[in-house]
Amino acid sequence: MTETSGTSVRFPAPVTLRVIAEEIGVSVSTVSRVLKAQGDDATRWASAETVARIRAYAKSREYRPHPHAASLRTARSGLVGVLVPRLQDFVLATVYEGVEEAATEHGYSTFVTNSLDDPANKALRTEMMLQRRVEGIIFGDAHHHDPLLSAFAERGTPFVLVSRRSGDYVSATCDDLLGGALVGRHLVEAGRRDLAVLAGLPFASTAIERTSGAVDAFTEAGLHVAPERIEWGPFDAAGGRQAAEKILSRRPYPDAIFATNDFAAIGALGVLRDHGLRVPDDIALIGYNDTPLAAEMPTPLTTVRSPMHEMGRRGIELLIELLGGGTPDSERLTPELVVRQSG
Amino acid sequence: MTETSGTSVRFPAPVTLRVIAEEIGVSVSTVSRVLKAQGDDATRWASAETVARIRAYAKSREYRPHPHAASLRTARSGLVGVLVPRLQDFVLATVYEGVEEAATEHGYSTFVTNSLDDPANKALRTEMMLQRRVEGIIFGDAHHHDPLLSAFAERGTPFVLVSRRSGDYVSATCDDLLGGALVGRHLVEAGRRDLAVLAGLPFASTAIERTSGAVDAFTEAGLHVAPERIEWGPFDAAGGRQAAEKILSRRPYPDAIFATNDFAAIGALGVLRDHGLRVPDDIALIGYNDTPLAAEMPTPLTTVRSPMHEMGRRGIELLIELLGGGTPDSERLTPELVVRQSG
DNA sequence: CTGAAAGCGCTTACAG
DNA sequence: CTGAAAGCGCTTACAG
Repeated sequence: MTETSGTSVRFPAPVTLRVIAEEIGVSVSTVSRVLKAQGDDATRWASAETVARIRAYAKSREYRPHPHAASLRTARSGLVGVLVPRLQDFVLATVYEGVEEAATEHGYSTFVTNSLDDPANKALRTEMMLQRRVEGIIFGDAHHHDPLLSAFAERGTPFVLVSRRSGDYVSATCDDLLGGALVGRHLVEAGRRDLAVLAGLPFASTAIERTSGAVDAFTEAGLHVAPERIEWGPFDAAGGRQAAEKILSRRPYPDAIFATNDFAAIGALGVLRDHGLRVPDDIALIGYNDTPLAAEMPTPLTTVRSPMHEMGRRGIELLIELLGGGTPDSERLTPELVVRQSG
Repeated sequence: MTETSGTSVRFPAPVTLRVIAEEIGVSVSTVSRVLKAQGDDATRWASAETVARIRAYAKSREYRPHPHAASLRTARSGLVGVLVPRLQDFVLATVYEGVEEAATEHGYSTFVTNSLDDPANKALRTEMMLQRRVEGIIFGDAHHHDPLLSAFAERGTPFVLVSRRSGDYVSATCDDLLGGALVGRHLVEAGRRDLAVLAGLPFASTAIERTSGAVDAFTEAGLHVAPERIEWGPFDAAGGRQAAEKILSRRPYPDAIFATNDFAAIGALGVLRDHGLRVPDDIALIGYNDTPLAAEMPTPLTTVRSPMHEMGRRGIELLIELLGGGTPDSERLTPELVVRQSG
């Protein structure tokens, strides 16, 4: 009872052009033309008075064009497909929020789905997006060498990569080489000499470039990073824990650990504690992405802020350029080091 | 070059019924009927040989019905809208994964969007889903008293609530009262006498019921929980930190803190450490949801496992029952206490 | 300027 | 059993 009282929002049933046309006494064509013209432009299609009546009635009945009817007629669905490794991953969820936000602003709707980084599943999900008649696709799950992507490119449907780059395909990513370098330089300046890296997924450009950036910074400082100091694995807390355990199974211990992902860093934190190692006194620990949790950890995490949301937005904008026949350049957004307590 | 070699996946352009009909030499009607019949049923519409030829050709050209054309004709879009407070929230992202998974299995596609728990935005997003002609909606963002929901109910579009309950609307949720009780009883048995609760959002049934469940368990044990021991706030690390700071600004300290969300618990962890308080020796800390991070914390978190993914799946199944004219009962899934080190 | 008509790709009641 | 036809709600070239 209190539930229904005081309600001002209503959700009326949809009206069609024909209903409006009959009500006003003009043809469906005229209503269609008037309603999609903006401002005074509409008077090209009807008298000012008729325009006003059509608009008023459409508004009162909350007319909205049926997207499927328009889609069928114009061969433009207004749909974009988005594939991410997994929406549970905060990073990808944030990228997707940017995608969805910008898509909506541009009049597009998006379908998202998890590919789980599995080739068979990726092919299946891509196929499914195509069945739904998306005009283009945003891939957040590209692999470094990705046969699926080249097969898809042959099909001609426009697509943009976000988060992870691959080959020369159009992408909106973070400059992860720079991000890694920021970490590497910061550690060197802080006097660290022996770096270990919890590198992440070996087929992801993010993992590869963040790792290279940091390792190169050490190399430039005359410090060698041995191959066994690099552990590849999943971008999550469990993956970080496992990689850290491997690193700490060997002596001597490194004096710095770079996890290419905040969650991996959090997983490593527990391992360090279990080994009686203090952060940053014994070992510095640095993450990546500046996830909200980074600042809230018992030992606040030094990390690299990456423009996740913006990457999603730019991804859609690039795709829309592509859909309009343009040939946009890839975008590499700038990361920023956020120094806190852990390293 | 290596990118394109060895590719076995192809993404061919869509074919229409008319193309198939012309190729085989039968009418579009026949092709339509044959293709949507399963097994031998198809021979009701054409000779076994024709059926075989149609199917073979459709398969070779990877025929897929155009969903918009079918939608227009049948007035069934096969679309479901999903509103969540925020996809960045691991819990809702997981619920959504369940929704999407089950929807796909049942031949439905889903649109998700963030409502941010803001009434104006909720109305706007709901409206947008309706414009997209969804057949039903899954709300993951219901408020305890929700005028929007009652307004929406009047419109007649079927909907199901997930994660948060409201009134008597059909929902798939976790039995949060039980979940809270499990926490309360466990703490009482462990000898804790003075409970504080980081309660979460005051308009969310999840927050309300988890809190009640725990407080009632204390009350039943003859232990009083004073109103100032309950702090409401956001379900994230920053919210948990703030609420914990308020709790610890008063003396005496409680000997147990229940955060109705793992992320809030993680935020509280830092505050406890800053106050020089040991977990669980000085204060027990318990979270909720059994997020992957809970097990990976430096002090592994005791928490309540809630069937997030399953809630999403059941939500879609209930919605599909509703769409079929059924009158399903709400579902309350069972939570489970996971005892680790923090409490 | 404005309406009638065609057609996007389907499905399905209606005739033969 | 099978085809022709109508029609879902739009948009847009084509006539008047």
